[in-house]
Parts: sequence; structure tokens; C-alpha cells
Amino acid sequence: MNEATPRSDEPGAAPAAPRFSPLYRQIIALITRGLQSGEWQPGELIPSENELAARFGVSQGTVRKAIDELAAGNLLVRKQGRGTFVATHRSEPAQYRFLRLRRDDGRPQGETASRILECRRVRAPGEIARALALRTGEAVVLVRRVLSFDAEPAVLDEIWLPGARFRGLTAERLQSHSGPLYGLFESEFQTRMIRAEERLKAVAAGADASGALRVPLGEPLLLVERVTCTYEDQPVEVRRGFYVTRHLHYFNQIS
Amino acid sequence: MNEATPRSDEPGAAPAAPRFSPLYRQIIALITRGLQSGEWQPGELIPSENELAARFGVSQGTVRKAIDELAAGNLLVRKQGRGTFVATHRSEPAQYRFLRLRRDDGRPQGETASRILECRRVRAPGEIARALALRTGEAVVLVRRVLSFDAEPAVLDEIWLPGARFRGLTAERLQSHSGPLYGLFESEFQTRMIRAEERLKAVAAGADASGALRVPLGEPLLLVERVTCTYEDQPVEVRRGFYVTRHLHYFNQIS
DNA sequence: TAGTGGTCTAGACCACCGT
DNA sequence: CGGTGGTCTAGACCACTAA
Repeated sequence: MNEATPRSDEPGAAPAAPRFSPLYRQIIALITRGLQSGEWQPGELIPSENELAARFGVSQGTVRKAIDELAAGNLLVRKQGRGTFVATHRSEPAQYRFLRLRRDDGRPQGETASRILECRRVRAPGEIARALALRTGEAVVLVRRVLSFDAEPAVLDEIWLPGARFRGLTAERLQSHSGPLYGLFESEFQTRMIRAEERLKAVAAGADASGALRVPLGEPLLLVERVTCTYEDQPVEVRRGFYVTRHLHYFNQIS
Repeated sequence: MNEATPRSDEPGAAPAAPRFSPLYRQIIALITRGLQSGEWQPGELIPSENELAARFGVSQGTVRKAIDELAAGNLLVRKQGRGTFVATHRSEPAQYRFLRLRRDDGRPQGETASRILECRRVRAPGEIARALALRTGEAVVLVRRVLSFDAEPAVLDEIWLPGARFRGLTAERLQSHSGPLYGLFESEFQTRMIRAEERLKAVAAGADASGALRVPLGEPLLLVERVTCTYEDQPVEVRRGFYVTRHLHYFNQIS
């Protein structure tokens, strides 16, 4: 590190603040900045460890530790002999990281189809605005869609996105896109979804869900409320999904 | 490593098997064995990195990498300046790793009470036996209980445990115990729960759940089916929990 | 064969904890 | 203060990939 050596932590600084930031944390921040700024696009190869070490003026081992953490956080993907790549929602084998629905029998999830019900620009209700760190009434995009597995309606999604970031998103664009939504967001709106928090509840199907999912009124549905964040933990999506769990289940691993 | 250097991978060995096991993996296995055998009990301090390095005949950095992974897997807990401890379900601040229920308002979870409905030794039904890697008809312990938060019934649990491992488990012992069940299992039955897989569904309350949880028949409930494993991914518990999610939710983090 | 990440070592120094 | 884990470095060698 050429300037601003991390050891300097001025003793007169804020008292309760973290008193020390190791070098590799700063390297993490620098690499993250490169990802965020689009210097390295999803799917692309980033410079080698030695190259980054030279650029940042630290040892290769320190860069290695930084990349280790970023890879653990699913921001980068290491491939021995080839290099380190920016993770992507498109070509990843593990793109099911965010859709945790599985068939009760172990069989693979046949064909997945998405039908867009609507895509409107509206003013953010208070609750949504709060979750997205916007002001109430600011523009948001509301998308409603039904996801089907093997022609069976499985999920009714209601998706809220900040209007500014998703300028130009239309039903046509959504309907004509194939593959995971987050792949579209990443390539068309420079927004990569990194992390999400979900709250799950069991609810009875209302008229809306009942109609869209073709299940009886009152059918127990799994309600999944998600807030998704991009870099720096910035919230950029709120989602309410109603899952039909008659032949499917939400899978979770605790470890 | 004094004997059996990892480099030796005989070329004539099984073709599809992993061809190379790094040193630190072997250290992980050795430390895990120590945990499993009870050489170091939950909550105890394990030897320092230097001491382990000397014992195993490797460098301190290699032991460090092994402990890093074990700490990431919640088997060990590092405390700077003090040493490395065996993780425990008793005194951990993050003992809520396995109970992912939260109040809808952010407030802390007042008092948690457990009422044991029954604790019987029975022959394992086929499905349970399969999940526990037992033979159908082998002895298992069936525990049924209700968990209440602030005197509100919240969870009806049906817990299946291998009879051999949990010899001597009785309703009295369960009822008289306070704190998380896994703490009891760990101190009384030398069984530490490490990892779990859960499948979530929404279901309608039947007569059983309705009565035990004091909710109307047909009330949507969150059904959580869990298989819990101890060391070496050995399954040692099957659980079916019915969660009342009127004022609570199941919290999950995707990252 | 050259270049990448993966492993292993040895040694230095720092931050934190208990005594 | 001594001992612990935490960070950083430098260098060696291995495993894997692609050209």
C-alpha cells in the first residue's frame, strides 16, 4: 500500500469506531469498487493475483486473502489454472442460489416459465419506500408475474424496484427475456444482486393468488418476503412471493 | 506430517476418486476426530496453533488454515488473545442458529417455554428410519412438545431420535431441562448437532396441531421438516415442526 | 510450456487478553 | 508481561488449464 498505510489509525479518532482496518480489508474494498464501477463485468476475468498485488503495492498473499473472502461471498469465482472471474447470475451452475424451491421428489425442475401479469411505474407505498431506502411517493416499478414449473403455476411474485435504477423496464422486455430475472438486471441495468434476507410465513390464498395460481381460495401458501441488496448492502428490490407448496418445498441449509 | 505424506497419491488407485488431499484437510480430519471422540469437550479450550502444529508435525500456517475452516463451519470459535474453543449450543450468543423464528416487529423474543407432550420409545416408521439411516423397526425416541413465546404457543414439534444414541431420554429429563434442547443433547448424550437441512411448506392445521397450538382448524401453518446431522454428516435427528406464523416469521439469509 | 490459482513453510510484527 | 490469535511478507513447489 503506497499511501494511507492502515497502521495509522489516529488515536484521536471516534472512540467506539473500529480502531484498525487490516490491509486485506482495504484490498477487498478496492476490488469491490472495481466490480461496482463495472471495470470488471460479470463473467469476465479479473487480473491475476500477482498483477493485483503489484497494482496495489501489497504481497500476493494479501491479495489472495482478499479474493478468498470475495469468493466466499459469491462475488468472485476462482478457477484453478484459468484465473478469477466475476460471478454472474447468467452462466452460473448455481444460479438457484436465490430460488430455493425444489420438487418434493428429488427429480430435477423441468421447464421453468415466467408469465408477466403487469409492469407499471407507481409511487412507492410507505412500507416499500422504507425497505428500499427511498422517500414515500418516489417512483418505483411494480412487476407482477407467475412462475410455472412444468406448466404448473408455482409462484406468484410481486416485485418492487427503484424507478431510477430500472428506467426503461417494460413488460415486453421482461416477457421476451429468458432465464433468471437477475441475469437481465445484471446485463441491462448494471445491477447485480448480491445478498437477500427473506421472511417466510404461511398464509391462506386470497382471491388474487387463488386466481393467478389456480388454487382454491384459502389454500395454504408459503409467503416469502425478500429484500435484496446489491454492493455495499444497498437495497434494490423488494419481493413478495406466494409459493404453492403442494408438490414443492422451500429448501434451506443450516450450517 | 510424519507418516503418510499426502503427496503420495498412488497413481494406480481408484480412477474417479479425489486424486489429492492437501495437508490442511488431513489436519481438519485429525482435529475433527478429537472433537468427535470427546478429547476436547464443547466449551473447552483446544491447544494453541503452535502446539497443534508441533503435535501434527506441520507448520503453524497449515494448522491455521485448518482451524479457519472449522471455525467457518461453526465447529470451533476463535477468540483473539485467549485461544480457540470448541463451539457449544449452551453458552453461545448465537445459539439461535437452528431456531430461525423471529417476531414480526423487531423486538426480542421474550420468554421461551417448552412443554413436553410426550416422550415414547417406538419402532421407527420406514420414512423416519430411512432419514436416520436405521433399519425400519429399529428403536427410536419420539418426543412431542410445544414451544411458546411469551406464553403464546408458537411451535408444535415432533422429534425423532435414534434409540441407541439417546438411551435414557425421558419426558422428566426433558421437562426439567432449561435452555435449548441441543444443549442437553450435547452435555448428556455426547451428541453435538452440526448441520441441518430443512424443507418448508405451508399446510392447514389438522386436529392435532389445532388443539396443541390453540388455533382454528385449517389455520395456515408453516411446516418445517428438518434432518440434523452430527460429525461426519451422520443424521441423528428428524424433526417436523408446525409454526404459527401469525406474529412470527421464519428468517433466512441468502448470501 | 507459460501462466494461473492452490498449498506449504518460516519468520516478523501487531492486537488483544489475562495475570 | 507472556501467550494467544491476526496480519503480512517472501519464496518454494504443486495442480490445473490452455495454447
